[in-house]
Amino acid sequence: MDTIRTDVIGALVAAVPGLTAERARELLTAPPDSAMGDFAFPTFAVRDRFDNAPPPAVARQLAAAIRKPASVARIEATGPYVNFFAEPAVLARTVLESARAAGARWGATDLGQGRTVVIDFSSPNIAKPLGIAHLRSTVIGNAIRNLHAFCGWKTIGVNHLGDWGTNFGKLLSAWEKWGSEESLKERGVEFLKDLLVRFTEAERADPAFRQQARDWFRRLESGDPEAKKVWQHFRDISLAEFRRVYSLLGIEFDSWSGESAYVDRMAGAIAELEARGLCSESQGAYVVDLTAHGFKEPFLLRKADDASLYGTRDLAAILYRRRDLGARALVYVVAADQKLHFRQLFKVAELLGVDVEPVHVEFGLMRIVNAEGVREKMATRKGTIVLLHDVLQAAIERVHEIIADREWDAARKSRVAHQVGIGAVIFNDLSRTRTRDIDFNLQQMLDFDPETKAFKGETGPYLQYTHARLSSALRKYGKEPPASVDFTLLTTDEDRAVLRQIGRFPDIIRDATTRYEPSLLSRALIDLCGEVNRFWRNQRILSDDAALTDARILLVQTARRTLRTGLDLLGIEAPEEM
RNA sequence: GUCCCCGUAGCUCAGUUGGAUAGAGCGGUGGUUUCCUAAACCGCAGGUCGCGCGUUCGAAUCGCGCCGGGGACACCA
Repeated sequence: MDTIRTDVIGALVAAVPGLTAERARELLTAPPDSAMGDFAFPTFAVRDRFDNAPPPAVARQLAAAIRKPASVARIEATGPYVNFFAEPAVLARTVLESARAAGARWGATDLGQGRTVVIDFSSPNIAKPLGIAHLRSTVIGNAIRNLHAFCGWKTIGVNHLGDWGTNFGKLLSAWEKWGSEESLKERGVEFLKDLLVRFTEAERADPAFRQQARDWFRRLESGDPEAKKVWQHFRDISLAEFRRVYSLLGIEFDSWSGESAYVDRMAGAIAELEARGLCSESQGAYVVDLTAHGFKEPFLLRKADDASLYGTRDLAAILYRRRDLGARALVYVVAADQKLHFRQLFKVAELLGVDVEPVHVEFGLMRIVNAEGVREKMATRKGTIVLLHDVLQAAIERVHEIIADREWDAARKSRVAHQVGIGAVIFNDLSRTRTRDIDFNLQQMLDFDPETKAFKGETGPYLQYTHARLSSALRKYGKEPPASVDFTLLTTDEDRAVLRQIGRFPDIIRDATTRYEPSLLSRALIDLCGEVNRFWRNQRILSDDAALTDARILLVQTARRTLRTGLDLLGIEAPEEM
């Protein structure tokens, strides 16, 4: 694809006075429809070189004047654009040969050059169940981690657990009053959540509770063995439950260092701030004043009661990740409602002169439509929480219904149900633009047609199904496709459309990575599959014509590998049969 | 009150960072399987791009002002 693009740019530079190759590369786009060509050059951008003639006239003039490179079949003026049609056989050869040469790394660009990036994602709070709201950070973060690793970054995926803070004072205090080892064993995190909710309610009625919670948190912060022991127990129980869900999702972390890991580093971070004269007292709290930097509110380091705050732990974590882990970039995959916090945090890090590039990859809130039909943010204490585990199980169950009458053994059914059900849930999230809010709707998430018993439309299963189809054709072909085929046989509209989608892949990967936007990849895969399925429908792959079969099977193999790589990066399994 | 995000077909969403006739999926409706997986493919119907003004050769996209939804605004994370 790139070699043809370079040819087109060369021809344009020769024909347009004063046009540089760089500028031409910027301007050259793709037409909205492959029937209109493979490259499009907009003439309004160079109108001034042609006496400000109307763009369509410039397009016609240029189309006639440009010397056609060998890799270009046709040049056409369409409205204000000059459209270039790649020589189909050259298109086929360039795309398929570069994909083959790249192998499993097809689509990758070395953006990271071995640098380290810490990606902070999922990060649930201990003693609260994993809700559906945690899905977003978890799957978006995982995809971003995969994309960065694919593009040459050394990635460290951190689950920055919320395992410290004032809430633990409440929890320890509640445990002291109403704790029951038996209930804990039986109901796990759910019981801890109930304790917390009960305590929060009691606290509203009786302010004495507040002081007790403070005392417990102080004990915990000062290393009291009893407090620490109970805390550790709660943490272990929470983690065991979290791991079950992560394992369903197929997601792993390189580190589970949560907030508690930075407790001992807070003093050092504060000392550095003090050394630069950045700290002050305000309303009894210890803060960094940021009014000189456009913030109304200060960044809080310690509460008036001397207890630590999460911002300070976050700051200590930045120092650790930069200095001890060698991170050059820090990515925080956290909902948009914490935007202000991260702006402040990054500013404070900057004031400390930390040489690192921090990014808050924000995403829209998962809202729930409550009983009165009003959308609102989900909250554990309002009881408006939908358990992530339940949603995943529901998805798996749904697929079980679909494949019930397949003649497969139970293990296979269960494997496919898992792959497809989880894939549906993950893709549902990753196919949307990050920043949009989502109204949680299980019905819609698992939308399927009860008549035909099938998922429909732009879904994870659609991608997986396409992958299974391609896999099936390759299985039937039964051998490794030849390295070289007759590329002049791959010139139908369907061939070209599939080749075009495959050819876009490296650009897509690069954009999705640098913009932290997995949905770009999701949608590109939808486009790829659309073309693949049209191709599948309209032409026969395996036929008596050996040369044609070889050529098409190479296209099929390349399409499948591209799709497979894309699904891997999104964290979605690619079944060979379904 | 201040600031941030969002508003595109009945529903859910794209729209390549200002360009071609605003596109998909679902739902509706009609069709496609002697053949590699029909969880697929094709046709039809469906639009005041929230409203107004402005910038521009050109605006869904940029600016300003309204309207509507969501969120943030120091001792929670």
